[in-house]
Amino acid sequence: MAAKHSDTRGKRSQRQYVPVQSAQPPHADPPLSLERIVTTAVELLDAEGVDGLKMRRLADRLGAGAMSLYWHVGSKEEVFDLALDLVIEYSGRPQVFEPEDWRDEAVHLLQDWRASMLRHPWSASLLSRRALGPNILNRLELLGKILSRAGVADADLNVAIWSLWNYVMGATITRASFDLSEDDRTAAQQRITRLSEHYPTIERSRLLLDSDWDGAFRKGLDFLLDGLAPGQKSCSR
Amino acid sequence: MAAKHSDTRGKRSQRQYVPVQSAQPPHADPPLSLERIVTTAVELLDAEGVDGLKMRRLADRLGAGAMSLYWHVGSKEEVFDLALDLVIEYSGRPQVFEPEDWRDEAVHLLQDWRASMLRHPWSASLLSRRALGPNILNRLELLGKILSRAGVADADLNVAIWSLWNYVMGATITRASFDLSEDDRTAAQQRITRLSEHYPTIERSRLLLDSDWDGAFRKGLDFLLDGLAPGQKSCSR
DNA sequence: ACCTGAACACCGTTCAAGT
DNA sequence: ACCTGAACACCGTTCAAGT
Repeated sequence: MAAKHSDTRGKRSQRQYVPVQSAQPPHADPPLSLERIVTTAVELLDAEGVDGLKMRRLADRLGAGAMSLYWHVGSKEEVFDLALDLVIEYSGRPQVFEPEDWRDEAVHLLQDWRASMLRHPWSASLLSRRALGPNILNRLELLGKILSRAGVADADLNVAIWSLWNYVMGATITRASFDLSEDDRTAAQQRITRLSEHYPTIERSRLLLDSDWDGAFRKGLDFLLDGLAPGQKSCSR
Repeated sequence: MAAKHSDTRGKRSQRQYVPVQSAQPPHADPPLSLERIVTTAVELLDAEGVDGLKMRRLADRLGAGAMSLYWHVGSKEEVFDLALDLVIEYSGRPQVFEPEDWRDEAVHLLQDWRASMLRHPWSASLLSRRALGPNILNRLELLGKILSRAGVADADLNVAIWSLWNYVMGATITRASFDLSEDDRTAAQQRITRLSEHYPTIERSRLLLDSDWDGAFRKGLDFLLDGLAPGQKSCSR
């Protein structure tokens, strides 16, 4: 296979990569570490999808013996959890906001959340494994802060946070799964057309073809924010 | 293992079940059929979760040889797809609505959608396999009809349908994954408390403990509907 | 402390037959 | 047409060692 083999951390080392096919270069690989394992797992997942991540393959990429991973990791599940959390890291935004900027901030956080996951489409399908890694918690904390500052009462905070989380996760999963296959989508829409007596409405609306995912995401998000946060720009219509 | 072995279809047959351990009762099981396979798959999934569905086990439950399934089914993936669609079947509601009932109808359809999936928690984690079975399409069609009747312009229909779908799916997945484990939730919240300097907001709001999932779902749904559909009850605040 | 290969248990699926 | 067992390829993980 030997797919990307991208070099993990900048550098793009000039040295070596003389095509010595025979054995692995005996000195090259840095020592195994949790960080290297997770980074490489993300690469492998990006390249081959959820089903492509196998412990042996991962070890191969790391230039390590097949079973070496288990000293660092415990189980494959754990690799999944760590990879998911890694992908969700958030650097925040430059902290130059006025108090009324809360809405922009919220939108930015949530759009970035979705975008980060869409860059790694496998991440959406791992969500159901509930794993609250530090990066996910960090995003939730930030979201809570923003909403709180926006005037959402403590009693309403959980509802607001979960509503937004739910919406973002749903949008991400849907987008990730329906976008994998342009062809499949066309095929599905054709199937619907063939059965248009049963599904006249979604046939007419070309539901599977004419979906502006990003636009739809943004619009629904605005409606939620209108409802969840008091005053300001509510009832925009 | 021999877990439940519930008897598939009502009846709870009085006859037989003399403990003949030796061989399978030679006459008992009805012939294999796609319907029986899928129904039994759902039972097995309910009992053992996604990872519990193995082809051999499924065949066992059906009193069939391990490989007999493959004449009817093609692959395990297909079993998943069919099981997911089965669970989403919708009988609609008694058709006694006035034109202005659209909102109740929409809420009912969507709440029932979520409830149906929560009755089979594994279904949420299968969603990312994009499979538009007839029952899912049927729900989408109905939703489209309701919204259309409510006055949503054709041009806005896809946005409305997808926003609602996204929200419902996200809520379902979240609920399904976070509800599996009361204990885990408490443990997670404790972990957060331990790190309360990092996560003061979600610690204060007891995000993982005090979530009224059903209430939050309903509230967010209302906000979306307020925004998506013109007039009527908009700006309820 | 860190890594390893051999071996085990298990699982989806192919295949060549059976009726 | 429908079902079957043997067999294959593969994969996560245990274990007893190696350094």
